[in-house]
Amino acid sequence: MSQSARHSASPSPAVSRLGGDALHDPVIDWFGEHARDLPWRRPDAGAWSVMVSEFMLQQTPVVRVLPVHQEWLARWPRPADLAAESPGEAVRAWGRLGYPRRALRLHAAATAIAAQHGGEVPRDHAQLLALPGVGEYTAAAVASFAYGQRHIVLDTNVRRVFARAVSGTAYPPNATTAAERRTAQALLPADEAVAARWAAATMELGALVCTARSPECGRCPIAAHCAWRLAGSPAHDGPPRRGQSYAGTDRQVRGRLLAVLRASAGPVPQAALDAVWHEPVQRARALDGLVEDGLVEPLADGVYRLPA
DNA sequence: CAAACGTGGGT
DNA sequence: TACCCAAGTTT
Repeated sequence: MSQSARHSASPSPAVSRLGGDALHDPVIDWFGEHARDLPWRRPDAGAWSVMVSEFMLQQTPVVRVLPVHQEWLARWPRPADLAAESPGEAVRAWGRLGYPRRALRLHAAATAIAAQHGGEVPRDHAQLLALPGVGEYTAAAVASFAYGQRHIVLDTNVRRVFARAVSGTAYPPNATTAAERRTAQALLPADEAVAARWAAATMELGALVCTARSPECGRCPIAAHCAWRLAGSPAHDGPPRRGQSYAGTDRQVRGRLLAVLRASAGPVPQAALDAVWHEPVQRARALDGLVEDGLVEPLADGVYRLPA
């Protein structure tokens, strides 16, 4: 029987026509041949390695994560090791991965794991979700990749694969919808181990073949079933895909300020921070924001440092 | 729910 | 040169 019958009252027409069974084997077989050998996927990689990678990979490409992930695991092999450090050291070691609040949240998550979970990354999806910086995607990813559980894992790659293969659109909606969750649930293999493999395989397919810019359909194991291809690969029609501005924004100023703090072993005088941006109002607002977020700690006399 | 939140490489 | 995009989460 189809998995959809058990978990979805009425699968969408597209899912019924496609049927998960037609897709599982080709995608999983393709994964077996083409999966990248990533550190957090190796047999000896523990849940902590997976969790660190998931935090780092939130909006940051794999190639830039690789060296930093290796450093972190060597330096802090268990959650308690990171928890024993100051949050500022986590922010410093985060380097230029971007979105440094992730470093703070990962440190906070490690602290919670050490204090409330006996130092072990929790297996339970709800407990994972309760950790700082862990949202719907990351909770499912850790439960699935680290512990082999059966969860829908909806990242941008999987959403794009399903948008094309199932819905026949060039791109998924801007935000994850209930319809996407239904589709993913209907396609999720019944067997736990197969489901976990499927999650990793669909993600890898999106990352390597069914890419955003120029998909290589000639290498796609399910091209023959793809609704988007069958419809003639129509261009994206909906509202413009949301872009991110950066130049001149507070984000850019925050980035410069934090770069100075990261580069300094000790506290930094106001003057060194003032040098990174000409406009005093925006500069002050950005610094206040960093303090507000806990990324920067003000000391007396206009001196600042990463949080101790 | 839209907007904020870094950084860098590809086209 | 601009703009797009990258294993999202939080408010």
